[in-house]
Amino acid sequence: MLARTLLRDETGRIGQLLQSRGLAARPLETWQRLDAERRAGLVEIEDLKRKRNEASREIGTIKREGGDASAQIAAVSQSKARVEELQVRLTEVETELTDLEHGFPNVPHESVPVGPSEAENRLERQVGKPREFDFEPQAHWDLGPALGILDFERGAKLSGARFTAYFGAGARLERALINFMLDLHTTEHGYTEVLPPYLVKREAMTGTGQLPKFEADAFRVDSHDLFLIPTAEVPLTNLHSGEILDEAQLPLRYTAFTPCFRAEAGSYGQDVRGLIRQHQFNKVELVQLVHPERSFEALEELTGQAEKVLQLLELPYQVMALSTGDMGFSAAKTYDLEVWLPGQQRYREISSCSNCTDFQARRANLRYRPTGGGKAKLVHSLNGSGLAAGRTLIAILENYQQADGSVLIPEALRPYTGGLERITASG
RNA sequence: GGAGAGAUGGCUGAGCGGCCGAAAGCGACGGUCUUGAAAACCGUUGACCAUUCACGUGGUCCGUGGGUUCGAAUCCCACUCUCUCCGCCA
Repeated sequence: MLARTLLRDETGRIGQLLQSRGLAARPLETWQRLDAERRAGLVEIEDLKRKRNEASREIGTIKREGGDASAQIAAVSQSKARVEELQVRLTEVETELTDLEHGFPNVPHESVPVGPSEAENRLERQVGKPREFDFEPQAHWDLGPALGILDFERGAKLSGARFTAYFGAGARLERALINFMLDLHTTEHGYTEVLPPYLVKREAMTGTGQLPKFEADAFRVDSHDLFLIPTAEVPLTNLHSGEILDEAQLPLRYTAFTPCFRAEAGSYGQDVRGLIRQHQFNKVELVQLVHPERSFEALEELTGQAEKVLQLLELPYQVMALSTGDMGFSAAKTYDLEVWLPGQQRYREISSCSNCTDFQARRANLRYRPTGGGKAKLVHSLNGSGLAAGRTLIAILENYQQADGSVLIPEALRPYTGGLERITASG
């Protein structure tokens, strides 16, 4: 959500910026009209309430002194209907305003490339060289089943398309990746490990921006009106909602491994093969709550921490600054990390790191008290994948595959695989 | 799932339908004292919204949502959450 003062005072500039993110001009015009109506209505109703409060106090005084206040009571009763009428309209206007505001995306930072689609994304850097193969590298959807570690058919038998069962060294490798990432972020990068709930309330989903606009993308547990988290960003960012933190506590850095659940509505036919786009996948998430003046610095830092995982695993990747049209709803700026997949001869997203500035903080009511007192201020929230475990497993299979169909385990991971150095079909 | 108790400011905890945005204590902050600190003493200390150039003024908020009343933290209803006991259970 954006600040009302911002929308009010800089309507033109904000309108242009939001249009670069695909928002039409109409809702903003409606917003302006409703905002003016709300404020005019407030002035009127508050004046009536003031008079009513004064009269009520007077009645109290008269009664305490044993007098007859029936005339005053009758007078106040009369203005009651008018107050109620105004109140009803005002509540309607308030609801319409917040509904509109919930539909406005965050304002992009000035450094974000402007454009309607991913074609305008800007390449920031490439790290590592794609390996030269002296054979035709296979895609993971061939490698995985051939090695007996990924079973797409049985996953589908249990749960339908976009669900996969891992077996043996595959399951082990994914678990190793998760532990490797968590250890890195907690011991080297200063994050506190959290094991959050995987089912959250509507309120939490609204706090981070998944609701109300993107409800179709989520899995909901109907019987309890809870949502399966689409990312640990939701529980981690909402951890301190409604609280006022001390400035000295900032920055807060949280990391969590969780499964993530996504309905993937509207992505039929995309990435149907393999492990790229699943309804359920594992991810280690990084979340920071920081001082507002430090958030863009923190984004560079957080992105670097996600990159560190790829560097240690010696996987070639590139960093993209997403364009205004390609960024997520809550983000003011986003870097995507894209890992090289030899089986597909292309870079694929493996992490997305965003500075959400005060957008989520305003929705979730995440504030801090400046040292030395003063008004509570909104923190800035950041999140990034560090990394998506399933896609990292894919990258390892494809980048570390050998001519004989086996797959080497990266050095950095071997402490986590119980001595396993190579995955072979024989197990 | 059944029975009961409760939800008040950063925390603990008072609160007769009007004089309650709310006692008191703790904490925090500022000051006096001190070489410095502690102790003691004095003072300050909620959020949001509207309005004003500003000082300020007004409105709303005592778990949430309704209701009764001229007037609700206080009365009524529903819901949510917490605690205790019982049942079930990894």
